[in-house]
Amino acid sequence: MHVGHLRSTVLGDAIARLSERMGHTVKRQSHVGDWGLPIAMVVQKLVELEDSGESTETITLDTLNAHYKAAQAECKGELVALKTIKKYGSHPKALVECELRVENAGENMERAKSRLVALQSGDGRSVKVWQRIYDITMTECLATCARLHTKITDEHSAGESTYREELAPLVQDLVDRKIAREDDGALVIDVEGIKAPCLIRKRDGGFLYATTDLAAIKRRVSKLGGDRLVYCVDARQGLHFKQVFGAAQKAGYDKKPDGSVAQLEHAAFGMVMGDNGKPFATRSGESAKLSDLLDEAVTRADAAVAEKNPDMPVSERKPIAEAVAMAAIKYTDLSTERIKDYVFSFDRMLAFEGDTGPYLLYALVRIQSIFRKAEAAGIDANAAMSAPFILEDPAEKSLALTLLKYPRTLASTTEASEPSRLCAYSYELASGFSSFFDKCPVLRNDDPASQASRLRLCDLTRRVLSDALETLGIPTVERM
RNA sequence: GCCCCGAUAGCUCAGCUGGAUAGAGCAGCGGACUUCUAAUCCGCAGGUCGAAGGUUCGAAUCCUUCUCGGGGUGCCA
Repeated sequence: MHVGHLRSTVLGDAIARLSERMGHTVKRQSHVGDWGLPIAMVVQKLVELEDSGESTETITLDTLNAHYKAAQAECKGELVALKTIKKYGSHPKALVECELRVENAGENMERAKSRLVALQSGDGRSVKVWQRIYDITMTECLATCARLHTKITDEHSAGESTYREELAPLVQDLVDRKIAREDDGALVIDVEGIKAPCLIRKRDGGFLYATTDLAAIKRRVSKLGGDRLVYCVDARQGLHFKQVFGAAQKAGYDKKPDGSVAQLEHAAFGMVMGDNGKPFATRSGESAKLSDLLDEAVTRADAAVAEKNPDMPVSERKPIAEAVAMAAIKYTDLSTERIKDYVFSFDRMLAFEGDTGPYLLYALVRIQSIFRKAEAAGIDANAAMSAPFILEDPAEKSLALTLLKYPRTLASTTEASEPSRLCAYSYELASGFSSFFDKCPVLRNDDPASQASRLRLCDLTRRVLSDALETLGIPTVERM
């Protein structure tokens, strides 16, 4: 996984958690890209290596990555360079050399495409190599998802490959019912209101991602009983989803057995950009590994925890650093409006002060601390849980009003699939508590009625804030 | 060409179905720790809400046009 996968993972998990929190039955369907041309390129590469006598049995994630990059380079070659040269001109010798490479790349690409067709038609050797690639990458992927404190597991993944047996019958169905038509050798579906038709089968017989997405809608509605299908995918695929949703509606794949119609929604999100204004990449132009970002975050968080708590044993510090780091990264990603692009910055991602994930954690930690101190002082906090509220100080009034807004916020956040709203609410709540904490002594309070009221307010804040964080998928800590 | 999206304080961003003096964080300046965790709090300063029209009692929010930026645009995903 690279940095580009952060948003779909974090946002998608949060959107699913929101619906779960609202009491809906949620069927997560991680649409893993495990069945397209890119993976066919790697399969082809490994098959060629085997043919030349190299063993691919001992392949690791790193070597696989290298093969992937090599395959990409070989297939796409200097296509871009050639275009540039043609446009701006260059020495004839350079042009010839470049053309030669592109020619090779063209041949490599053709082989990869044939390999995709072989894979899609169930060729034994292709599938065997593919399976090895799949196992290695999915293991890494799920480990990263777990580290990111998401609920994404193996059983939630329904990758493109799981539709492999459903594509041919689906296309046949669309042809039989005359929903699809042939055009220039390919098979397309016209969608009302969109000029570009939806392409579902290539001239060479290969299927495309729209084909898979149609199969997915059909399965999700008829088999899984979905009545609201939310697609948390990059905004650049907006047209694609318009086409696929339109085609699905035309084919009636959005109709449930009981006749009701499923809602199809694209919860689009913006890109993570580099400071050059292009999609984020490392200096060498490669996509940055997500695990490297997480490691960097933990290193920084660990230093911060150590600085604030010099006496804390390492065994306690490490898990706190891990949680603080994930909270920082996830909050950054969740708190900006989905549709907007943002510029990637370590400093921004890993800021631990102000409107950040750690700030929310800190508020929670301070509340926990009050209850620990209360217990140590022999104050019965449980007795305060039914105490009447006495809201006199502006800070406690304001906090109480914020608490009351929680149900509405949760509902509107879920409805809009917009986790940033719940983030803004969480910040408002944490901020309200911080002011309250500063102005309204809880334990150092001579008035028992006021103390009981404030303890109850603390408890309520703790419950709402941890519920909000849990719903966003942000981990919490007892101390930090 | 056509389609989609964005533009709010020096920087990063909130502002949900139109509602009172447009709010935070960062950066800057000034305060607050012998006190429930200062990863905090309080104050100051900072904005013709990209531009122009329009609808409305009322517009950052809705409509139109334009400017700038980004993205997409049948045989990749």
